[in-house]
Amino acid sequence: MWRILQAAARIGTMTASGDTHAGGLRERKKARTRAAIQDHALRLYLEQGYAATTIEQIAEAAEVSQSTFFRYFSTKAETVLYDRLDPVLMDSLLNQPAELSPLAAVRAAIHQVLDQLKPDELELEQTRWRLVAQEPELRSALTDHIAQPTALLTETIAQRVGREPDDIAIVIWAGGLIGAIYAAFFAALQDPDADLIEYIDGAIARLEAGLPL
Amino acid sequence: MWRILQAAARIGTMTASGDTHAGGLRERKKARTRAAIQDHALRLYLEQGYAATTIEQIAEAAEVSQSTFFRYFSTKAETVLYDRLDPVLMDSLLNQPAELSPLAAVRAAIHQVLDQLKPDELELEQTRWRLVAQEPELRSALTDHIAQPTALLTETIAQRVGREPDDIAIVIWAGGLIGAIYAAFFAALQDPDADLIEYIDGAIARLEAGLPL
DNA sequence: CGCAAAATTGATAGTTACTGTCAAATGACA
DNA sequence: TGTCATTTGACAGTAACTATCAATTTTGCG
Repeated sequence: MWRILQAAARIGTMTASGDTHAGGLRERKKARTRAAIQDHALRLYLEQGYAATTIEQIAEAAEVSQSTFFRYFSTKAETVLYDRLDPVLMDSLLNQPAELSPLAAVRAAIHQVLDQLKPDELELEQTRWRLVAQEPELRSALTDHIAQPTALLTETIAQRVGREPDDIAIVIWAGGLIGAIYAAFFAALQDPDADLIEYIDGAIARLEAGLPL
Repeated sequence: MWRILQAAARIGTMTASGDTHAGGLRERKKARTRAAIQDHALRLYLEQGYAATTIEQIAEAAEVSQSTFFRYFSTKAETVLYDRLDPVLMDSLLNQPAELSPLAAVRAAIHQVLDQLKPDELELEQTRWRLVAQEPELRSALTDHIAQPTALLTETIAQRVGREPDDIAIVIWAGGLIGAIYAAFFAALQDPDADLIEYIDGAIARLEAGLPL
C-alpha cells in the first residue's frame, strides 16, 4: 500500500494517455480531456480507494461535468481498464514476420511493446494493474473489457494460419493463451521485484509444453 | 430466442434450487423462498430480458420485499449465477482417484456431474448458461462468482501434485485451463445443437497437446 | 474575417441496483 | 404459553448510469 501511495504522488506529473500530439485542435483537446480524467481518477483511487471515489469527485478534479465524464468513459471501471497500449500491441502483432509460429508471434509482440515502454509508463501500467488485482469489481469488468481485444486476436491468428476466426481450435487457443498470460501478469504483480517479461515467457512456454505439472 | 422462450414456459413447473426437502420449518421455508425468487427471476428474464427486469418486479412476483430479495441474493446477477451444482462439482473433483493427471481429474469431475443431471435439470442449466452468454453484465459477474471456486481448484490441484498453491506453475496452469474452458463454454452456447461436454473435452485435449494450430 | 453547420459540453431530471437501520412479525424451544 | 432469536418489511439514502436539450465551442467555407 505504501509503495502504491508513493507512486500516487508522481502520477500527477505524467499523463495516463501519453503524448497528446498531432491532429486538429479539437482532437488534441479531446485527448487532453481524456488524459486528465484518467489521471485524476487514478490519483483519487490510489489516495482514497476505488470504491470510495465517486464520479462526482473525479469530474470535479478534472474540471468537467459528469456528462462529459461519461462521454469519455462509459463506466467507472473503464478509467482503469482503458489502455492506449492495446491497439499498439495488436499493431505489433500484425507486423510480426509470417514465419513465426502463432505463440512465437504473440511473444515477440509483447516483448516489443514492453521494451519500448519508458520507465514512468511502465510504472503507470503497474499501478493500473495493481488496482485491477485489488478490486473485485475491476477484475470482473476486465472479463468484459478483454472480449473485444480477444476477438481481434482470434481474427489475426486465424488469418495467420489460414482458418476461419470461429474455428473452435482458434477460439480455444485464444482463451487458453489469454488466461495464462493474465495469470502470469497478476502473479508478476504480487512480487514487486519480478521480471514481467520472464513471467510471460514462462507462461507461453508452459502452454507450448501442454501445461505439465 | 424462440428456443429460449419455449423453455420459459416450462420453467414455472420446476424449481431452480431442486428439492427443498429436510430441516426444520424455518429452513424449509428459506429454501422455498430462495427457489421462488430464483424461479420468478429466471422466468421474467426470459420473458422480458435480463436488463428490462427490475428487482422490484422479481420481489413482487415472488411475494417478498426488496429487502428480503437482497438477503437471499446479494446481487441481481446472483439469481442467474447461483448454482447448487457448484459444490457438487468441487466435491466430485476432490474425490477423483489420485492416479489421474490434474487435467484428467478435472475432465472426469465435469463428466460425472453433467452425466448425473436429469433432463429437466440439464435444460434449466442450459437456460441459465444461455442467459450468461447473452448478457455482458452476467459474463463479467461470472468471473467474480467463480473466484472462490477457482481458488479452491488451484489449492486442490496443488495438493494433488504436492506443490504450494502460489507456485507459478500452478497459477499458470489454472489460468490457462479456466481461459480455455471459458472459451469452449461460450463457443458451445453459440451453437444450440452443440454438445457442451464434447467442447470441454476438446478444450482440455488441446491444452494437453500444447495448443497446436 | 465572418458566419453557418457540426460537434462538444453542461445542467437537469430520472431510473435502478444496492446499503443501512429499526420496528414488527414469526418460528424455536422450554 | 411465554420469551428469545431469527427473519421480514418499510423506509431513507447513495451512487452509477441514461436521456434530453439548450448553450458553447470548433470547424470549414465563402
